Parts: sequence; C-alpha cells; structure tokens
Amino acid sequence: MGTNGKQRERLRLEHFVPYRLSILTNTVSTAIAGAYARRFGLSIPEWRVIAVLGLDPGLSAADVAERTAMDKVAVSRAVSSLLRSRRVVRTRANGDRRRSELKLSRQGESVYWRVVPFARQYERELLADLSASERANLDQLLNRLHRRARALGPVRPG
Amino acid sequence: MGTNGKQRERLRLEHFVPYRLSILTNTVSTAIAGAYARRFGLSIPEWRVIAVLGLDPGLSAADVAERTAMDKVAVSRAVSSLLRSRRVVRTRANGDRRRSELKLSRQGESVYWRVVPFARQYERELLADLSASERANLDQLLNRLHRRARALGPVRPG
DNA sequence: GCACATTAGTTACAATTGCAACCATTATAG
DNA sequence: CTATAATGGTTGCAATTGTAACTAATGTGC
Repeated sequence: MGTNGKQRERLRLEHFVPYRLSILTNTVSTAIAGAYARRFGLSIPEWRVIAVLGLDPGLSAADVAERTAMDKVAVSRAVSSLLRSRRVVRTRANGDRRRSELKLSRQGESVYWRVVPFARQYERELLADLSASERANLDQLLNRLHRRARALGPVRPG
Repeated sequence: MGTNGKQRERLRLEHFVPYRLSILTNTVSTAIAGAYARRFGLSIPEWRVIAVLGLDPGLSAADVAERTAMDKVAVSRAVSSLLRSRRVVRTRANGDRRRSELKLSRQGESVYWRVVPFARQYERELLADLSASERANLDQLLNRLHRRARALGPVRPG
C-alpha cells in the first residue's frame, strides 16, 4: 500500500485505507442498525448503552460515555429514550446527587439477551470466511491501527 | 473472537468487531475531515468527488455516486458546492441532456494536487507500524470483510 | 406518435448529530 | 464561610444526512 514516496501519482480511492475503512464500516453499521431498529426498536447509541450496562450495571452516564466512545450528549439522549421505553432505570447516587446510576430494568435485560445472540451471529457471519489465524490478525490490526490513529490525533495544522 | 457458540455470556463491546470497526473509522475520519476542512475547505464528500474526478474526468454525477459509495443526493450537494467554489465545471452531455459531465477546473486540479500528498502522508503515518506483509494482510482482510458484508446485506428480517 | 415507465439530478422536509451554553451540585482556595 | 472552579448532565440551535417527492429528459410498447 502507500509506502513508497511516489509523487505526482493520482490517487485511487479504492486503494486508500481510510476510504476503505469508511465504506466497510458504513456497510456493516447500516446493516446492523437496520436490524436492531426493526427487530428491537433500538438505535445504535441505545444498543451501546444497553451493552455496557448489561456488563456493568450501576455506571453513570459519564462512565458509559467513556466506555462507548460516545460523547456525553449522545449518551444523555440515548439514556433518556431508554428511560422512556422503561429499559433502563436511573437512581441518583447518594453522596453525589449529580451522578446518576444506571441499570437495565427487567425489560432491558430481556432485550439485552435477545440482542446479544443476534449481534454474535452477525459477527460470526461477517467473519465466516476467516481462519482462526486470520481472525487473530484482524484483531491485532484493529488494535494497532486504533492506537496509531489515536496517537496521530486531530491532525496537526500545517 | 466470537467463533464459538457460547451462549448466555455477556458481550464485551470492546471485543466486538463491528463496534471496533466503527470506533476506528470514526477516529480516522474525524482526524481527516478536520484536516481537510481546515487546510483545504473541503468536506469528506467534496473530497471524494474531487478524488474520483481527478482520476476520471468527465464522469456524470451518477458515475461519481457509484465509484464513491455515496448516494446521489450527497453527490448532488457536494457537486453544487464545488461548482460554487469553482473547483468543478459541469457541461451537459450532448446526446443526453439529463446527464452532466463533470471535470476539475484548474483550481480543482490545484486543490487535488495539494490534497493527494496530504492524504498519502496520513495513510503512511497510520500504517507506519505495519510491516509489508501486515499491510498485505490488512488489504486482504478489508477486501474480504467488505465482500462479506455486502453479501450479508440488509440483515434478513426474522 | 402517444401513453407509460426509467433515468439523471434537484429540492423539500424530517431525523440525527455536534457544539455551545446552560443548571445543579460538589470540590477547592483563601 | 464565601467566591470560584470543576463535574454531571440536559437543552437549544445549527449543520449534516437520509428519504421521498418532484422536474426534466430519454426510452419503450403499441
């Protein structure tokens, strides 16, 4: 891929990694989002909140934001929608009345246990072509690229 | 990754491939979009249009949409903005007066040749950690995942 | 040649998102 | 204790995006 310094060569978008990542993610996310919406009435942000609360009940909104890479506004909106649909319950932390403690309700747990197998199934099918070692490669590559992307950060103004 | 059929196990979002793809892409896209906007006054859709026209002058909006995985509305908006900023010129195809033929203007070419090295540089830095064979792996994995994701498509209603 | 479907592209409107300003509560400085 | 800052979370507004409806031009069947 683009290692050599060939200059003045026109760029083929279809070989450009950031573009390809974007297309791939968009394809996957659209498929998943559609399925979650149709089958469970969940948006992706809502699903993310449910997913972390399923694993870690009692988190605050800020904790959820941190664990899901969502910003606090997105969390706030997802939570308020989940409160309306009674899938999440909120209590105020005693000792700090700003902080909320979020948990899945019984309904929320029930949705959780319907979505999780579905999500796993989708992932399984997405990765069906790959051997165990290819999956391990993918795993590593995603980690390293993400680490690198975070390090590069908000690209230096020039 | 999620190959075995273990049921009733709670899901760790941070090991879930679709989620990780989404985070990675989001990190990369945000960085790139910010830089394009600041340095060149380009949105991602505009950059994509410029990128394909730089390689293939004379495409129609529909062609551009196909090559960039954007929908026609997004292309229309990006093109109209690029027309306003005089980076793209449009002529009507004679023989079919619906069809437009899009080309970069001199200004458009000039932006193109400033963006391309920048894009390459970002990609180079993103992939800096990876050996040649790891890059080849990544390349293959992205292709195969995308093929697979397209095949799975708008997840079957159940 | 005339209805009817198709295709290219735009426009209008609704939903989503992102950012900044904003309360309320707790923490810190003097 | 009071003033100021910092934290948790929500709300309002503007920009972005997606969907559907629409106009204009071409193609098709008869």
